[in-house]
Formats: sequence, structure tokens, C-alpha cells
Amino acid sequence: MEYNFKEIESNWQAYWAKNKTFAAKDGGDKPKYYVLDMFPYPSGAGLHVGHPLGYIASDIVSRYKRHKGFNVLHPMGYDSFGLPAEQYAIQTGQHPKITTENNIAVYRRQLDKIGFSFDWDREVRTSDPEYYKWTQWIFIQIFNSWYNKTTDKAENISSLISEFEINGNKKVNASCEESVRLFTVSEWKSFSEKEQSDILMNYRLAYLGEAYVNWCPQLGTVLANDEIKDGVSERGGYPVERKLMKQWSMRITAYAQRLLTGLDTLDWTDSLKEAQRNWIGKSEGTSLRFKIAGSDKRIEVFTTRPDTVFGVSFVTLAPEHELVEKLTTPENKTAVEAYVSQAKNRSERERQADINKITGVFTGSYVEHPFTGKQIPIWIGDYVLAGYGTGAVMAVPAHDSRDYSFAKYFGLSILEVVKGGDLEKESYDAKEGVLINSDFLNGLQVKDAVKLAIQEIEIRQLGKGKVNFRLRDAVFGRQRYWGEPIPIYYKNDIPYALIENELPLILPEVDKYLPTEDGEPPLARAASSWKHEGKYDYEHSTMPGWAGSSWYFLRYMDANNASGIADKKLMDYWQQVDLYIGGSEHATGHLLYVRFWTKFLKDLGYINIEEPAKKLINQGMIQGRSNFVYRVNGTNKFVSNGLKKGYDVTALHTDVNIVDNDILDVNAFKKWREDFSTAEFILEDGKYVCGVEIEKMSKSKYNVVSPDDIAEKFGSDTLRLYEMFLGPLEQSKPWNTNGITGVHGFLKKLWRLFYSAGASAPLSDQLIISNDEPTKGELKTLHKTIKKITEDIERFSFNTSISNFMICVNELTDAKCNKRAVLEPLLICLSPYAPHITEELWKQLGHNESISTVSFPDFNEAYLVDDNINYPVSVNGKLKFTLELPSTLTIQEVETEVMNNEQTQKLLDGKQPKKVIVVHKKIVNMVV
RNA sequence: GCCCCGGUGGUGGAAUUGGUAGACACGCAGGACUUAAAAUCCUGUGUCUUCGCGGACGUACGGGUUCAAGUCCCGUCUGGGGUACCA
Repeated sequence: MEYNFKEIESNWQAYWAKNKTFAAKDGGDKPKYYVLDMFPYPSGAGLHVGHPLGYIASDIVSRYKRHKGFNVLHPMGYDSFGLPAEQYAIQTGQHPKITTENNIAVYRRQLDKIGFSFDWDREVRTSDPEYYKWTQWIFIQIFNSWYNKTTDKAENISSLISEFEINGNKKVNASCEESVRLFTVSEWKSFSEKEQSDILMNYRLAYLGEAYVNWCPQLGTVLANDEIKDGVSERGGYPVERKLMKQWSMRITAYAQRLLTGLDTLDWTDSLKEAQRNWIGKSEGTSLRFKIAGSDKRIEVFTTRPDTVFGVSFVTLAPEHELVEKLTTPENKTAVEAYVSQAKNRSERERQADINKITGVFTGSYVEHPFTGKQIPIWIGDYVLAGYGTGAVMAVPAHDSRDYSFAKYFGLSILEVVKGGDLEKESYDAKEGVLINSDFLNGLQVKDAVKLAIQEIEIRQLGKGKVNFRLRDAVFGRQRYWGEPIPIYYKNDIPYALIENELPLILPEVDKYLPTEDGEPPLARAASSWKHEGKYDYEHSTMPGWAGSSWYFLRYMDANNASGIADKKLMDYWQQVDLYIGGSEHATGHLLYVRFWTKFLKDLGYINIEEPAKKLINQGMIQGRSNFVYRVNGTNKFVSNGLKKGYDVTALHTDVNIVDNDILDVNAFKKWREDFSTAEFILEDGKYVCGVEIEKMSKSKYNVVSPDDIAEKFGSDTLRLYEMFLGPLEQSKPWNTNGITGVHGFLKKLWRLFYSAGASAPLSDQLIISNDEPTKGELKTLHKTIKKITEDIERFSFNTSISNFMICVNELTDAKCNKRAVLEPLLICLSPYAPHITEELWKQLGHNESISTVSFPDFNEAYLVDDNINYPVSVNGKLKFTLELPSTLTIQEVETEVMNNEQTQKLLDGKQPKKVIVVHKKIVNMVV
């Protein structure tokens, strides 16, 4: 019987679906194991071969863990809100819901064809009202919470209100807006409802606040930092500018320290943890106030180098700093105003492009040095950012390169206070050296000087030791249609959250998916009929893409729950994700937000885990391998790659699906596009050889390879094996079908073990399987393979395990082994990788149960040892000769045997070795 | 600039704790079977040298530690990813 993969694969896919073979059970005696993939956004282009890479890896682990006796949760769903469907809707008028559903259907069909063991009963879609009801519910919990720094967790806003009613806010230790002012109990009680609401807004973890946002006029929406690439929007490539807007935001900064310390408990790669650490950007230093000369006002700065305080030669404010106007003297007014308005109009992109251009302006005012009382000029410079620290810096040009260039450019003084650099050439930024010209800090090392300076600043009440984070609050509102409506309505200009039984707040229908003519979000188009209790306007912005994906891992635990995010008992049972696989592009976006929401939900007691995923692996990207043809300019002639030098040619992308091993199928090429139907070719060795380049996989480059085509030609088992065989999971690599015959040949060889009497014998119609006892050699091959595969899967080294399967099958083929006792355990080992063929052969062997229900075989060390092992013996590392010794010896016995050996004695020539080292039971070294 | 990860045959890659570098696969060459092709099977395949046995060299480059280095340390070159006037 031939290996008919098409029939086998469709039969088993139908069987698994019908029998719900991979449905996870909520509970039981088995230990649980939760394997999660980052769910896809269902785009219109369908899956290409790069998408399933991570899914195949997670599927292998899931199937393996089931064999190992775990109760495995391995779900899949769709991150189905997003901009592309909305853009498509704008262009065509088709409702994004329809587009999304169509795309999901295509994805599902493609995923099913690969034979994944997902539990589809738990499918989630973020755009489903039954799902986003709970996204909205979580938003309301966050809105109704504040962060208590004393208990170091989020609490319901009611505890804050009662504190206000007892003590006012002077004792409150909260993560809140810096600008919040002190009030007493009686003041609180005298405030109007609107005033109270505004005050609480400063404390809420989801709050409405003024924020500089990345505004994209073309899209009519606000973008997150990671939705912008090179200063333009990731989708569409439109310019982006900074704009101050009232926006819903999330106070993720309250969690900065916990997000940082939590990383230590995670089994994530160092590079990923490092990326998160950099993003959170903790820096320790001190605040320091400079008194403005001739005024009672002070400018507060943040510095990590208080040791260099005697080197301050000017203070720089961000152009947006609130004191700019007051500090500007009349004679400088024109220059300052011109500079400020110009700096404000510069977009982020322009600022980045002019990174080396130094700009700034003098205000005309001075501050007093806190220790020396010396007059220090106040400047404005756009290298100081309003959004970081206090928006003002003490400039120490001698020891900070940015201050240095600024000082050099404007001719300001440079005062050396740490020895070690050459200030004629550049600033000395290193945090080591001895302090000079610094009064009480003189002679100290930088490290000690920092400590002493902070101490002194605190004693003199000039400032306070402080920790600053780079992390900023996350803007949560989007001026878009295709997202979760924010469950807020406005009554007398006060925002109120909906209550649970008013959810879900369904996304209303609109006539167009664009912002309104006066710049309101698309939802404003529905406003006339879409009102709370028929009269109050709802919030018109929607949630960002990351909202739905920040808690989906919980929903899979109880995907159809109508009364909560998921049943508490089930969340307590499934706990954390044990293995999370996805792309590294989510390192600082999704993975921070999902950690943030997890911590928040824990604080409120809804879940009892602090981190969403224990182990995380980033799969590498599969790049496209583009093929080129070279058209001789002005003709319809195409010259082969090797001969193109003599011609004036234009390189054109050609469809990789009509190219085999870089040889063009010229007839298919002529049919591919009408204008090529009359093409002529200049061949080399009778072939047309194409050029090659590695690029991102994309429709426009004609280098997209669909998994469907591969499955059609070779079968899904081959696709699965080949994607894993390409190289280490975490490494990026170009797709190249050249080697696929290797893994396909492996499956055919495996099939022959069951249906043929030998390597070159013809295939039989019947299984040729014997019940004979295996030989020692066959058992050794089997157990060696089990051992290696087990170790390979445990360390996620799927490419090497496939090599080990190949070695095993080659050895069994050589041994003409067709014994049940060898082949059955081998099938079980292979089934996570190639589920269809192994299910089929398992059934042919007479089993009624799915192979996925069988225990993974254990290996037996006893079968692995050789009778004799060659021990090369070397003296001082030089290999001299080998001895044959039985492998049953202990290391001590090997030593004795080697020492007593005649040849060893001859080599040592009467000397006694100082050291005898037996390594790997294979090499014996002697140090003389 | 800073941070992180890499650099091994013609190609993808293996070498798990420092212990016989190049497993496995592709490609290529030769052979078997076949009228022929496909499929399948067998042999060879790091470089140089040698008729051959063998020998020398060899993991980006230059040093170092070690009986022993692809692996550890220092420096240089180089590729990829992240991030950026973060005070």
C-alpha cells in the first residue's frame, strides 16, 4: 500500500473533530499543562508558511505532554479587532464584521489542514460581544480602582473615597497625577460632584487625562508607540505628529516596579527580559530644586548624577515646561516664543531626523546654585523632554554628552568636577573617578559622592532621593470604529461607568467608518440614536488593539462563561500559562500589558497568579526567498542569471511558485502574466536560472508560499516536520523548499518499515509486521531514539529530534526490522511531530484508541551501553593509542585498567602521572 | 550611541556540562534497477597534499587560559534584532 497522505490526513482530521479528541478536561487527577500561542489577527491574505511555525512547535509540546500524562489546555482564537478590516471597510463599505468572519473562516480551514490539536470548543474572538463584554467589565474594574502604594496594590476607589471623607488626602500614598493638590475633609465635602469626579480622575487606574499622543491625521486616530515605525504609522505609512489631547489612559506606571521585579520569576529569554527592563527604564537619582533668582519659585530637576552638582553651569527646560512663559524676560520674549512654537510643531519624526542639530534659546532668567548660590542661566532646549522626569535638567556639560554639545554650541562654561576625561575633546560621562572642585565632595569616588550628595540634598531639604521610570502611562482611547466601545457615558460632563448588567455595550452601526467631518471618532456618527438611557452620550472612542489580548489567556479557561471573565475555580485550576509561544515583536507591547492586567486582576482577588506566562519562547520569523528574472531593457527577452552581465537588464520579481530550485518553469512563466506570453529566453545550459534575494514575505514580492500548497504536494505531516527541521525555533530563517524532499522521504521510509520486506523491496498490500523479539541492536536503536527525542522536546530542540528520527529509521531499515515491539514505541514518539501518519499506522496495527491517548515510552539505559568502548588514551592531551574496554566498567575501574595496560606503561616510561582524567567514558587523559 | 543575540563545508544546520568538529538533510558526482524516465537503493563528498596508506590545516580575525577551546576570557571585524536626546 502506498503512503497516501491526502486520504490519511483528511480522514484523521475528520476523526479528531468528530470525537473531540483534544478537548481539555477541567480538572481530574492528571497534572495540568497550559500551552498557549499568541492568537493571530485574521488578515485578508490568509496564512503563509511563516505563521504556523510557532503553532507547530506548541502543538508538538501539547501532544507530547498529553502522552506524558498531563491534562493539556491548548486553545486557539482570533485577535479580531484591528485596523486592516476597518481600512478595508472604509474603502469598500463592507462591514468589518463580515470581512473578519470571512477571514476567520479561511484561517480556520488552513489551520485545520495542518492537523493541530486545538480544543476548538474554547475558541475566542475578541470582537465577539460575548467576549468584549468582559473586556469592558475589566475596564470598569480598572476605572473603579486606585493604586495604594502603602499596601502596594490596586484597591477599589471606594476605600479612597472613605479616606477622603475621614482625613482628606494628606495621608494618601497613591500612584496619581503629580499635580493633585491637598484638601481637607471639609473641603472634600464642599466640592461639587463634578469637582469630586475630577479629583478622583487623578487617582483612577483608568483615567481621562491630557496626554501628548501620536496623532495621525490621515487615519484620524491616535497610535501607540509600537504602532509607529520610523516616524510613520505602521499601517499605511502615514506621518504622525505630537498633539495634546484628552484621552483615556491606563496608569501602568503604578505597576512599574512590580513589572520589573516580576521578570526575575520568569523563564523568559534574557534578551526579552532585557528589552522589558529597558522599556520600563528604572533610574535612581534625586530630585533637586533650584531657586529662581528674584522669585520664590523653584525649578525642580531630576538627576542620576547628584555627585556632579558643582559642575552645573546652566539649567535647561523643555519647550513645553510650565515656567517657560514666566521666566522669559521681555528682551528675550520674541526669541523664546518663536523657538517654543517651532519646537512644538516639530513632529517626533523631525526631531529624530535632526538628532545632531542643536537648538535652544536663553530665557534671560537665572537660578541660584543650591550649594554655592552662584547665578546659573536658564535655557530652553528641545533635547529635554516634557514627558520625562520633571521636564527640566541641571546641565553638567563636563559629564553629560548632550549638555556638552549644547554648551559648546552656545559657548556656555564647562566645569570639570570628576577627574579622568579630556574635556577639550568630549565630555567624561563615566561613573568612575575622583571628585574635584566640589567642596564637601572633593576626593570622593563617584559612587560615594552620589550617596553623600543625596544625603546632603535631603538634609538641606533641597530635594529627595527618587526613582524615576521611563515607562509612561498607556493611552487607551482610539478614534476608530472597529474596536471595543469604552463603557462610559457622560452626564453633566461627568464620566460614569456602566454597571455589569448593562454590558456588553454593543458597537453601534454607522453609515461610514471614517471620523466625522469635525474630527470626532466614527462612533459619533451613531450618536443621535446611541445614548445611555436614551439621553446621555457614550464615550465615542474605542479601545486599542491590546485590550482584548491582555486577558484572553484567562478566557480560554472558561470560554463560554456568561457570568464572569471565567469561573474562579477554573482559573485556580489552570493557573498560569506553562508555555507561551509567539513572535518577539510583542516584547514591549502586548507582553507588558498582559502582565499589567494580570497583576491588576490579582490585586482585586479575581485571580491568584501574579504573572500570565511562566515560560515564553519567541519563534523566529520565516523570511521569503524571492526569485528574480532579468528582462533585457526595451525587449521582451529574459536573460538567465549567470549571463546577465553582458546585458542592460531590469530585475523583476517572479512568482516563486513557478520556480524550482531557482530554475524557472518557462512555460508557466509565459502563462503567469499576459505581457510575458511572448517572452523569449536566453538560457544557460538549457535552463533559465533565477536570481535570489531574502526579503520579508509579502504578496507584492511574489514570494509568499502558502502552507496549503505544501500540504497539497507533500502532506501536512511533511510540512510540520519540515518547518521544524529548518533550524532552531527561535532563529529567523528564509523559507526554502529545497530540502523538503528529505523529510518527505523520511516519512516514506517510515511507511516502508510497515509495508515492505526491505529497503528496496516492493510495497506490499498487507502490513508486514512480526511479533518476534527484537535483537539487542534494534532495542538499542529504539531506546537511544526515545532518550534523544525526550531530551530534545524538553529543551525545545525540535530540529535535532527530527534528525534523530531519521537516524533511527535508517538504522531500522538497514536492520530490516519490522518488529512490533520496536515500531510501536517509535510511532508514539513520532506522533507529536507527524500525527496523521502515526495515527494511521497505529490503527493498522490493530489499535482502536487514538495514538494520542497512549503513554509516551520510557527509555531503558540498559539497552544503550556498548559491549566494548574504545578509550583513546592520551598523555598531556596528545592522543597516542586506543584501548578496547568493556563499557560496564566504572570510571575508577577504567582508570585502573588503563594504568595497568602495557602500552600505557610504555608511554609513561616509568613516570607517575600527576593526574588521570576520565572524560565522557571515552577519553583518558594523563598529566605527567 | 547604548542593550541583546549571532558568525561552523557548496547550502540549512548538529556538537546538551570545555572532551574524537561537520551529526542529519539538501545539493553535487558516480553506480544499481529500467527500453527510458520517475520513484527507490548503494558509494563518495570540509580544504590542501598523496597513486594509495597517510599527513597538514580547519568553527569570522588577533591574542589568552587549559592536558584539551566552536564552546571560557580580552581585543578587533562583521551580520541581525531592540531602543534612543530618558537627564
